Amino acid sequence: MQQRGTFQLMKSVNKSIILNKIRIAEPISRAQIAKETSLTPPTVSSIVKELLEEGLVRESQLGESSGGRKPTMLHINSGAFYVIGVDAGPETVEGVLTDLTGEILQRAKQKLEKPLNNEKFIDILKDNIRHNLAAPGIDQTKIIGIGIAMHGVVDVETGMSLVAPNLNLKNVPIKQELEKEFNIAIKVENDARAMALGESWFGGHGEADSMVAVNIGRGVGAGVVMNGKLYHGAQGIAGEFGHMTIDLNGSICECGNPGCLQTFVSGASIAERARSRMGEGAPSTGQEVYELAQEGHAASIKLLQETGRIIGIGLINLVHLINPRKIVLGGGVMKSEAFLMPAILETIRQRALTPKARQTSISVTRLGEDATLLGAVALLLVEMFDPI
Amino acid sequence: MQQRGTFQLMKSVNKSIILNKIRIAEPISRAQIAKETSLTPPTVSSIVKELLEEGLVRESQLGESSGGRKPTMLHINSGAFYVIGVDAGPETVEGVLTDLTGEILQRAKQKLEKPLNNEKFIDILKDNIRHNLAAPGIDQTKIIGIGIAMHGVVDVETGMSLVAPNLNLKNVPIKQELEKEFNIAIKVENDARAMALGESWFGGHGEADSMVAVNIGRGVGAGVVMNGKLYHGAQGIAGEFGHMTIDLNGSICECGNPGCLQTFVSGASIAERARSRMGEGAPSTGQEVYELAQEGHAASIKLLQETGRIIGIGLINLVHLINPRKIVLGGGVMKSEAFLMPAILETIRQRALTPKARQTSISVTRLGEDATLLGAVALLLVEMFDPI
DNA sequence: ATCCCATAGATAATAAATTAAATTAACTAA
DNA sequence: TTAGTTAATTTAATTTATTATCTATGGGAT
Repeated sequence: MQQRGTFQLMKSVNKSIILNKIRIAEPISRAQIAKETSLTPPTVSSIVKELLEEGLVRESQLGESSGGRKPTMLHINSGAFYVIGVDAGPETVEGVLTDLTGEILQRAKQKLEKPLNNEKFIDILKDNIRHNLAAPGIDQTKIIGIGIAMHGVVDVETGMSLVAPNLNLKNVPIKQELEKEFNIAIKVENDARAMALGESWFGGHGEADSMVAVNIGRGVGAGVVMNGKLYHGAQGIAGEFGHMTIDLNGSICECGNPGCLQTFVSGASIAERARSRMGEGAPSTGQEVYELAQEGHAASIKLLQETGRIIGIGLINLVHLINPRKIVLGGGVMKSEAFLMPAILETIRQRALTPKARQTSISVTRLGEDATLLGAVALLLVEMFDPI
Repeated sequence: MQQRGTFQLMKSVNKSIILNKIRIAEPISRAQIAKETSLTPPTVSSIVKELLEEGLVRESQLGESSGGRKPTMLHINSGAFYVIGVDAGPETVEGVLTDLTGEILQRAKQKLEKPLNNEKFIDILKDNIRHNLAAPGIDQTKIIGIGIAMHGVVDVETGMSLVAPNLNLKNVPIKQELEKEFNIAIKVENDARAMALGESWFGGHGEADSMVAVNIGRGVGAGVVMNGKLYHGAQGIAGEFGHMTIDLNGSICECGNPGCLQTFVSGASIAERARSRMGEGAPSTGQEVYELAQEGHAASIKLLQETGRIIGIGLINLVHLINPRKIVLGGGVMKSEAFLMPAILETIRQRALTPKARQTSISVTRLGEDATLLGAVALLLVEMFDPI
């Protein structure tokens, strides 16, 4: 049954409003919070008092007065708690320890030597996490949980990795194993979705009500964030952007269907098209295509521009269906941003059905590789900051 | 700023939970409501008391006892208020007067004689509405508002029809004009979206958390319903399903882009493909293709099956992106349900990325033409039943 | 029939949390 | 030094759900 109206609801709604206000607008005074949220000053004071007691928020020296008492500024108490985030990609496992503001305090990275099996993989995860758990100068009891951004298909409820194609693994009970080992909160999510959450929380997008982050690299994935939370859909598969059919007669994708967006714009697909067009001496990876383009190689530049056009077509489908306020692009392929973006933006401009559709903000992530790691961290922060 | 935690919030959340419970599960007793919503009996009693006083709910004779006092059953008091819904389509204006349960009490229908202009169109709307306002035996003061399902692009905020291609009208200030004339609440919405809402409220889908309704007829439109409310997206254009690119090299759509879904599956597109394939004596409308197929005409059957396959491809894109619990199909083209559905379902089965994706329920509307009209009605009911 | 128990619903007292109004605190300007 | 302004807290009033208790009513066992 749905969330009913109780005093706890009322309070936790307000608490979360205030906490998020502080997170997004710090430093900020109580009075300012009251103004901007239209909560009354006593409500703000009493909730802030609790937040101070819980250690989630701290006060700092007074701010500037504009003809009256100086305001006491409030901040997220970044050192009150810590979170571990792990990005388990197709080739490496990378982990970070961060504070509550997403500041990275320590990193750990390992290669995934193949062939793997479930036990080996879990062991590598554990090693990685142990390193960050034992960070010098950090009180272990202050670490509130571990978020895992896992490549492949994930069941969020059970925290199980169902299929991880590039690792050649199936049904890895990540959450179960890690909970047993570390006895701490564990969240597991698909990596593209985690990236979306990371972007939404730490990408400097303010309080955007809806955002889609698209990762274009080895594959193409997307995550949909609404009101600061991941949207999963009824069966938890929303955002499978890479396998959107955009060409009825396109070539067959690894998923078995013809004409998926991914068959045009993933790194491997770009390389493949280069091969089929340029023949002998063609670049053999997306990276090489990019390097050639940078050197002014006309065919490579054209290839990337075409790729941008097709990404644009995929995005306009997204705009017309989901109509998010922002779309953020990331992943290896987006390193060719300089060649892709003009074509992407032009395609969207051309194809938008209405002038309003053109208002969707399209940008490239400024977080780079860390978006996914920070997203893994945000999996825990969401619970802390938005406990409804 | 976002909805904050207040006493009104707490109460209206509970009121709406109870009212909707009664709407969906009537007849139902107070005790049963308490059980199913996990609200306490006194809370239920006190809110039900208010609803009885407001006339929104009525009691009926006692239900069956199972070893104790007989329960008093509660119902929506259908005759307490009335709503007018209008479907302003490309060729006709049809209006209904309904009670709170969507029971249609009276209808009015007019042809739209072309050429039209804004004044003529508004006059026809007014005439239509006047007829239903003056329904015999209905207390006019009990009519709470008028919902308009308008063909074309609508600005929901201002209640303005921005573009109505098949009527050749632009910038018709529907809400403004009707409010001036009738001095009553007016809601204006795009017709495909209204249909989605109607389907969600009156299609017998229970409390589906998310639903997409797709109208395939002259054009192809869709509406997305989440938690009983229409999802508009950031710029109010979410659900533009018909103009999803599914074929990079497809023919040019009326919107100017190549390969829109609509260019394959709208009524006119089906007829056009018939013409290009069957040559002399080909059916000239989608309707004729259907009639031929019914008579066993092989080429027509094949054409419809192919159309079904392409609809299926469009839908699987929808499933992978939005992942709604249900998809409901309607519109003129779906009259060929018998030939389309097997191909649609088979395509979805084939192309679904995961077994879960196959769990999306796909069905054809049972409301027929009335889905849009009832959706127009529901535009008002949403406010009454879900006032948050 | 009568007693006991179970279920439905109502009432009264209590608790949680917000809001409004008043108060205290602390600063700027002139 | 005083007036005016902004910040924050305190107190009382208000709203609404909850807990506990009670009344109403019916079925089944004896």
